[in-house]
Amino acid sequence: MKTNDFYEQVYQIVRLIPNGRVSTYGAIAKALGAAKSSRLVGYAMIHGHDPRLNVPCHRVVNRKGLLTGKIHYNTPNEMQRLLEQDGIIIIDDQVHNFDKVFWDPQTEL
DNA sequence: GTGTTGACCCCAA
DNA sequence: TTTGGGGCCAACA
Repeated sequence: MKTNDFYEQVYQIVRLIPNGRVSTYGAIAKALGAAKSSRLVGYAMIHGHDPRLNVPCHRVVNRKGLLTGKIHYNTPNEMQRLLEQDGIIIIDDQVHNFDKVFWDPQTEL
């Protein structure tokens, strides 16, 4: 009952991401005290990509603000569209003004 | 039970 | 500056 808890923590933080903001896998992993397990966060997204979980995975990007996970969506344009719908500008598959829209769970939480 | 893959991150040459 | 390699942990074949 530990790994499941880790995923729950990830979902919890992702759900807390404010509108118009994005976060990173590394930041979330670090906030959970597992800075070296940043890949698990991404994995948690795949496993947690469920409607009832209500996890806005599109608001989570990699350290460079690149939409690495868009390929896992039904359509590659889905993720970008959702982000732009939140007021986030996407240029060349990466977040524009990334440092401005970046939401650090460790700082803001 | 072993080997490969992956929505990652960091450091060195 | 770009490129390459190591580490981390979990799921899959």
